[in-house]
Amino acid sequence: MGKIATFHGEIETPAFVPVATKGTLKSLTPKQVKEVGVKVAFVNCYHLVTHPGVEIIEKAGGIHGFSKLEVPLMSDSGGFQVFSLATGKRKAKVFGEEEPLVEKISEDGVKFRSTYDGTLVEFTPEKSIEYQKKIGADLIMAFDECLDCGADHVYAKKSMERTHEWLKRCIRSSTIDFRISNIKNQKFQFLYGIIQGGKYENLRKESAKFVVSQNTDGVAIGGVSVGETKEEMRQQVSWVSEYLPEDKPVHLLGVGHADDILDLVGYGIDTFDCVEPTRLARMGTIYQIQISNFKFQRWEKIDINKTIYKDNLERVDENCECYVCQNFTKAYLYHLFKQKELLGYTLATYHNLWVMKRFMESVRESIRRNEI
RNA sequence: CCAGAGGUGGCGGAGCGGCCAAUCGCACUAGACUGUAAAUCUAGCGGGGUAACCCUACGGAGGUUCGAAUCCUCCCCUCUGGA
Repeated sequence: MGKIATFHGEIETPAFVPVATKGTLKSLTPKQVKEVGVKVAFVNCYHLVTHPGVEIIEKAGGIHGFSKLEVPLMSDSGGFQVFSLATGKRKAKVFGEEEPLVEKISEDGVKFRSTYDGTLVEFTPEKSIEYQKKIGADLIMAFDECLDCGADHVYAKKSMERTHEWLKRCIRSSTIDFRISNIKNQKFQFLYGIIQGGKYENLRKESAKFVVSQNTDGVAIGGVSVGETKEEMRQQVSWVSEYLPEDKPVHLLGVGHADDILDLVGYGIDTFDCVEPTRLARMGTIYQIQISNFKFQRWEKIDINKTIYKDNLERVDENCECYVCQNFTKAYLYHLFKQKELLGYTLATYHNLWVMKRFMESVRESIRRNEI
């Protein structure tokens, strides 16, 4: 149990961090985001740099003011895109031609192609920090290389060492002239270092020791949820568990299935970001959760697109008290999804996030009761 | 009654002698999704068999042809215009 205090509010941990990549929690208004109990969200530096650009965000008073997402925000450094844009299964078309979206990874940094117009964008640790400073999220990530799970030991080691060097540079540039609020003259941005090391135990441990020694404000574990199995992922977290700091927040990047969270809080993870509840919601996957007396019982998902829900006038989730479940039926949601009505995405997202909120409450309660 | 257009798989709509069990779209079915190039993607979609393949199919009945959804004849039906 813990609390992360930020300039924009407090986060009770363990916490789930929904993903608002481009400065919007897709399909929800900021008002709904607050209403559904989101206490922290995740935005992405790479995407915000390519569109709309960090200058306009800075002019607008940072991402909080620009987007009106007035909850504590974490920003990703762009490191994940080194992985996702380079190895993504989808083919990119730039000027009608297929071109790699990651041009070059070197000691200095990474060159990306904008996914919109093909412009070359360069990320270095210094630039990532500069961008994230302008974006102005409360909690920011060091620039890392998110290793593909298929990487061999030689590359994994090289990549890890590069990530460590980059972390030192991130710390250096982050302490020069920022992390000081020009409003209240107090530190308001906090930096997380990222543990890498791939699927190799010795590297993971080496990386954990290094990152924890670096006096960052928080520690994150990266290079997971990149295609490895659940078991591998959990193993990788377990390897570094003993090195994780108790007095600093620990974030696990990209992980967030309920069963993962339930298992991994025991390893000392405080916050989890994951696209799952919001992305699946837009695909029509509706969480069904049973919690009694704050104890988590059962977790299921239904696909509201299935014809069996066409005439189903039961509430969306029998065990839920959220706005959606108090007012709407499965048949109505089925109808909205079949017709691709925008409200369907909103209601599904709202409900799934509400479920996540209840789920995390139950996790915290279980810890309080010493059941985890 | 006359003139013209047309009848193809659940629907819309291609094909207009062989490579057609029939492009494509929709619908349907199944699957995927973990630091979001994702309100997306993949696969299946007449019946049967693991498969080569077999059967039934392009309004109906005949016919021409080695071979027809495609050409011919008759019939049935629909739409548009005219009386």
